Amino acid sequence: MAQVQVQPQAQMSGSNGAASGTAAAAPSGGPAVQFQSTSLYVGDLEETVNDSQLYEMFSQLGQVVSVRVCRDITTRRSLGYAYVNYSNPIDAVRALDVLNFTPLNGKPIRIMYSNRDPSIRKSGAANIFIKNLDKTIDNKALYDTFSVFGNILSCKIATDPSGQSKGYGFVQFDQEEAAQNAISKLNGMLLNDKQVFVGPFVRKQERENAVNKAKFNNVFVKNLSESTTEEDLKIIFGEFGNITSSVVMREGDGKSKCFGFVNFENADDAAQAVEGLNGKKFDDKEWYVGKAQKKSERELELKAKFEQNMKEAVDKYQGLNLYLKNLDDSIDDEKLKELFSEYGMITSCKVMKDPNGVSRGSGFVAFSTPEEANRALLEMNGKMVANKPLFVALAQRKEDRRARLQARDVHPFN
DNA sequence: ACTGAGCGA
Repeated sequence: MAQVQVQPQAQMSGSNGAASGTAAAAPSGGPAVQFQSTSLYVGDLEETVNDSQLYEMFSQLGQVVSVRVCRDITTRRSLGYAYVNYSNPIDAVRALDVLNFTPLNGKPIRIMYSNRDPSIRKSGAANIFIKNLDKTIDNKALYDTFSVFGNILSCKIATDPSGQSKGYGFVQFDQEEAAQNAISKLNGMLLNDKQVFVGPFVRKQERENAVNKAKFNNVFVKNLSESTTEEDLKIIFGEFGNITSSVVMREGDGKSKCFGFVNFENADDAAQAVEGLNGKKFDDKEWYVGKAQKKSERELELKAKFEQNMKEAVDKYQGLNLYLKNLDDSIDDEKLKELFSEYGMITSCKVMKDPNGVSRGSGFVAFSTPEEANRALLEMNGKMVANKPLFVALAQRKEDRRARLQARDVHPFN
């Protein structure tokens, strides 16, 4: 078993945390289906996994009655899940226990009992979120650590495309009580010497709503028509309560920037105004109305969004994106595209520039397949372009690059 | 830094 070393973060009275929680593991009134079903749902399948591969694997644990990878009715493409039916429920339990998270074609499968009623899955009840997990903790270790508290319907560590743990994961139990127990026993504990957070799963949207529940008096409004004035704002927002000030932001010549602020005496009125006016149309313009952010808050949010976008872009282009340097200043996006297009289909292409628009001598070219990218790398690296030898390498993730530079004790030149 | 998707014959 891939048990994880569990330690209490602080001394707990006569308890060693998880190990004492075994009483919770008793299936007190759990659904009977868990214990006699012969039908397994096998999900997270790699695209090309087929029936015979699954049969070979699952029949080692008992007599398999049927195996079926579900496919799109017209394209026949795998839907990424399958059903495996055993003749004996005991074999099904063993298969789930032994084969869960076994990689097939490089991707760990995730096994659950088949249940055609989606209500439990959809409800998201008894679903918990775990973060700050040590990267060496894998699906099995997570499963074994949490199964002490009850029946797990599904469990998974979030990973990047290469399979590396992102340090957080999910466990869904069949009973609310088990989830509560797991949270109270394991939140703040050390798993492999890292203090983990264990809490109820909360959808991103709902987390953001919670943040926005903070009281505020100042309201931001944008997408105003150019003719909308402070007076108009006073009248429209005044319906929701007393206003201490309203302003439409303007250029030096008095032209509206089409956004403004309205300050309420009363925070509840401000919230009502957001609720009542956001998305409403005035002069054919759909207003955005929301809590006004301080400049620092707004900058933080924009920065976070920017970094998130960068990260997603890098992930998407992993193995497809080439990093270039020692580019001559005369080479712009267009010329770069011409230079590389003979090696394949270019999906994006960019010369990095300083704020004055002058080339920084570096850039990126992304291809539609890793093969194209590789060939372009081999052929173009060191090639003389505008009298300068071009440097070409696979673009690296930011954090990988930092780690590599640190390892060699080299410092970035920029 | 970081909060999911998933059920047929």
